Amino acid sequence: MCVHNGGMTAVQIVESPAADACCAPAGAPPLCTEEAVAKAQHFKALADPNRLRLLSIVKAADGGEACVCELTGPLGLGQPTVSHHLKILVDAGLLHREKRGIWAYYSLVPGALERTAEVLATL
Amino acid sequence: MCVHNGGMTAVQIVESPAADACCAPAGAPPLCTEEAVAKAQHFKALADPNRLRLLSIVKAADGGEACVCELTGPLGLGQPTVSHHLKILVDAGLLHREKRGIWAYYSLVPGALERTAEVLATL
DNA sequence: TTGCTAGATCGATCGTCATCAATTCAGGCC
DNA sequence: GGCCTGAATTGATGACGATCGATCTAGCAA
Repeated sequence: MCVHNGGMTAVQIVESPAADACCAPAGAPPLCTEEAVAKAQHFKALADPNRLRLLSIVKAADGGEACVCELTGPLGLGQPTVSHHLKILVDAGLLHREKRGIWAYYSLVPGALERTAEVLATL
Repeated sequence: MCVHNGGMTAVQIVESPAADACCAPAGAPPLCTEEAVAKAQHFKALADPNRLRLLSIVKAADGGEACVCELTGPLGLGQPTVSHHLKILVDAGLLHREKRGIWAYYSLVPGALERTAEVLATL
């Protein structure tokens, strides 16, 4: 057995019991399961090279926005695939989608990247 | 065809030609493929709930370090799985591994999370 | 030496994800 | 109305990743 465990055996088992309300009963600093899943979902959106490039291109685009037709080229991916990635970024709250006429314009959600960065600090 | 493209057709095709040296010939601000892959790899390490909890637990642990036996319990995972996740975090430069006697102690690499956070700002 | 324990590695399995071709939807134009 | 174009959705496929049981390695103690 472990030598340490300075009196925190209470935190030991926080798992299968089907999503126990939520965490932090009092002296439990570490992330609970639900929090961790939510935050991981956020990072999953950033865990793909093509999605990072999408964010980068949109950020650098003229007017801070770009339509899908401007994005398929640089990425070398098919239109459905790019649309798929854009949806993931929108669902993650990182991109904003605005349809004007035939075109769909994507732009960075202000402060979204900064907020994600803060998650790392408050782990 | 697209109406926009304010004179940046040069950036259009940067894809299949088998990893062209590297990016940014001059006026190409967006992430190149290689950069994107490297940065995505970083976020991949954070894109798992259990790894986030590992970081959280290690950070909150007494002395800022924890051995594997302290980590399998809270996560409800087998020892090989925890070891696997820890290796990924070490390879990503987020955790430091120190073997003392029988035990392996893991601690946060100072400034690693902050550096990852900065990547978001410099997309 | 033998035995024991903490941890890493290996192999297999199962689920998730990235990608594409085909289709569908929606907004302009004739 | 019918047609064209930009974009989203669907279905299938191949690759990657999380997990586990079994095995292997490294320290420590009889």
